[in-house]
Amino acid sequence: MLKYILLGFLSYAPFSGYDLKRLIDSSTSNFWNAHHTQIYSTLRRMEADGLLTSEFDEGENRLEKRVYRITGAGQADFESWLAAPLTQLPQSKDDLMVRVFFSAGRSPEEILAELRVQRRLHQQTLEGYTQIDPRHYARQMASVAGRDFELDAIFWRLTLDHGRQYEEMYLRWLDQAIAQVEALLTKPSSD
Amino acid sequence: MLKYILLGFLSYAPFSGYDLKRLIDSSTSNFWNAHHTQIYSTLRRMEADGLLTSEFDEGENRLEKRVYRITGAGQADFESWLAAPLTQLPQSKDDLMVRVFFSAGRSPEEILAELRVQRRLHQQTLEGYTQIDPRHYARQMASVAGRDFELDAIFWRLTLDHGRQYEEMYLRWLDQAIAQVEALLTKPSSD
DNA sequence: GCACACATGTAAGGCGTTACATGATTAA
DNA sequence: TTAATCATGTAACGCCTTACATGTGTGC
Repeated sequence: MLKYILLGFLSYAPFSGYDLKRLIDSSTSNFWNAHHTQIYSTLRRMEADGLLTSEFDEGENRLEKRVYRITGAGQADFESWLAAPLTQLPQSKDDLMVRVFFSAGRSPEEILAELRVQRRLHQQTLEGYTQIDPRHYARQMASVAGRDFELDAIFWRLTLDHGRQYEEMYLRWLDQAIAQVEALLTKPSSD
Repeated sequence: MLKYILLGFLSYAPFSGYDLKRLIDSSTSNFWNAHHTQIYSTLRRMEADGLLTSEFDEGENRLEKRVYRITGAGQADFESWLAAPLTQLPQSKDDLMVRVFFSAGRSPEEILAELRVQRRLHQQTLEGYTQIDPRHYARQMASVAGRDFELDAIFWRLTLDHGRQYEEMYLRWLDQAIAQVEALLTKPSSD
């Protein structure tokens, strides 16, 4: 999947691994993230597979900068991936739910502490989302890629909305969960 | 993480790999799933690490059935994992969001078809959840494990609630996304 | 006789994280 | 001179999926 994210950004314009890491951090990290080590090694493999070419940026090079460019084969690969719709639900994983599922043996205080930490983290994530404007990214990308990104911004906004709604849902659930575990404090069922 | 799910169930009672696969399918698959191949190989590794012991069920054996039992070391490992609270957000991945993010070059019809398939799948998942009763599982587990699972059922219910609310959120988002992509049909912006 | 559920595995390979490693530029 | 940011990598290891593989028991 990371492969297609990289192809997607490189279909806009050539970028270095470092650029791509920052693009991912600031726009797709919401629903897909990757460490720089994975990005660099994936780019190398994609180049070996003929999907990309790379060259060191000679223009204004104070630092070594390997810039990747998508090939015809890469463009074709990306488009055929986009053309094949998902027909299954992507299955999600959630560490916290595993821990809650097996929490009957824990003390309510301990569980509450963990839930409240998660609540704060989700609150912070949600607040971070309110400061993101996809049209801002669209203007930036337009200046780099030399074309209009108005339509793209509509889809970027949709994924951002999804992230926001996910965090809002999660916060509501955490509040319910906290309330129920607090209720265990007052009536310890097996005491 | 699979390791701790297996330890969690085996802390209730001894089970075979096949049993554990069914338990996971019917109760944690919502937030964590695994193929039988991964379950079998993980169990073997855990046995090698001294967390489990196994023996073939000799009692009523028509079929070969390797039953795993948690050891003291396994119990200790599980408890120390539970005692170390999460301090980060588990990062989620969503294939559909990646596809939506890069959908500006696709035809609205194609995108709509994909979103509608996903809508149906999420609707089915949500309907499936309404037929699950954690207390039913609690009674089943009580008869196998020989203790009460009333408190456990409260936490199982919480994870089920989370799954339900996630699906409801996703359906709302899909409806919004479908509406916005439908709007692109009437006013094709770059035509 | 056939299909389906029960039951357990091996092997290959890609995905993803963590630790380790290096070195330049910029601003306080 | 010290810290932060820029910039790129290797190696080890575990996680996870997919394909391949085998055999029994039960019900129609």
